[in-house]
Amino acid sequence: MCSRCNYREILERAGLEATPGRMHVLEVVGSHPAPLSAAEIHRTVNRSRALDRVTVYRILDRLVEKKILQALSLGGRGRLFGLAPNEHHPAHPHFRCARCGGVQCLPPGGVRVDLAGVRRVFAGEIRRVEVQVEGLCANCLQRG
Amino acid sequence: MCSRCNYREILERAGLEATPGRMHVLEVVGSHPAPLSAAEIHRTVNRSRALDRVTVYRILDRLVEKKILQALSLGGRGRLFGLAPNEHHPAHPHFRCARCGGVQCLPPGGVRVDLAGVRRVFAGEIRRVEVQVEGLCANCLQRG
DNA sequence: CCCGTAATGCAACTATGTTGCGTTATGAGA
DNA sequence: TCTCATAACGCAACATAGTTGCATTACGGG
Ligand SMILES: [Mn+2]
Ligand SMILES: [Mn+2]
Ligand SMILES: [Zn+2]
Ligand SMILES: [Zn+2]
Repeated sequence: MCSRCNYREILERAGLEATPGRMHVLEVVGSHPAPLSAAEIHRTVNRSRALDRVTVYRILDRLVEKKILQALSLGGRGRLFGLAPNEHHPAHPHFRCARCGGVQCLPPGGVRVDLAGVRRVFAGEIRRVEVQVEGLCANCLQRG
Repeated sequence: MCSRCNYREILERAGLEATPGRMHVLEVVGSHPAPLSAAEIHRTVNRSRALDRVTVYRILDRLVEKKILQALSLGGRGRLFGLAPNEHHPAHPHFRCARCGGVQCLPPGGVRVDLAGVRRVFAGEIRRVEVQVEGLCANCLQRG
């Protein structure tokens, strides 16, 4: 669990009851160094407490809706969930290994994106920019 | 169909037979202004010619493997397929509307990404960087 | 024309996510 | 403390996206 995050407070400030299920999901996601799939979250939570698969999905949807979590589509079959950027956790790009599929968080501030050229010609409203990096992780690089 | 692309030649240079199915899939993807889902590609191809869903998936996998197409994970439920960047088609970011889910290709060169900060600390090999922009499209912006 | 190989079709299956609906837990107010 | 409306939850069924196994067909080099 992230020591700087009070999950109960986060939930209540978002107007959500701090139910055991939500607390548990949030702790699992917040304590993991990389974003997790719904299946991984479900498995992990259920090692200490029974919580239905559908309930996990509904909790995740709710937390994403309240911008407590963010969902990432990184090329695997489904979405991955991680803490959304906030005062303690700056936005950062994500890396996916083309060989083993492993996902890593890259350091924040390591990437600078200049969207000026897009804003000049794009008529819509830009809200969020995600940078995804693909390649070979250190492990797979060694093994050829 | 992109007038600058000779799809038969592209396939043969990649060591792939230029079968009718592959030609057709490639023409459908290449002639569309935005990336398409496998289902949309299947539907479109089948308006003029019977081609099994599984075959479409296998063709897409093969074309992505040969870097003729690229697959994008833009937050919808599945992947979208478009022409991979090549001499005629520079890489460009993609936009997804948070309200209607519509996807648009943004102009190339409109975005500059500086990865120096990542390269300094990341031990793996970086092969590709994808920039995804989310927001409201011009249409949805008008309608509130 | 013959044959090995690659491509295709089809059915079944897996993984991921969603919906409907009945049950249970919670908390605000009487 | 009791009541009740609401929100959370569980479970079965369903939906969508993608994969696998295996038989059949098409193709191209001898
Ligand atoms: Mn992250
Ligand atoms: Mn594009
Ligand atoms: Zn790897
Ligand atoms: Zn829109």
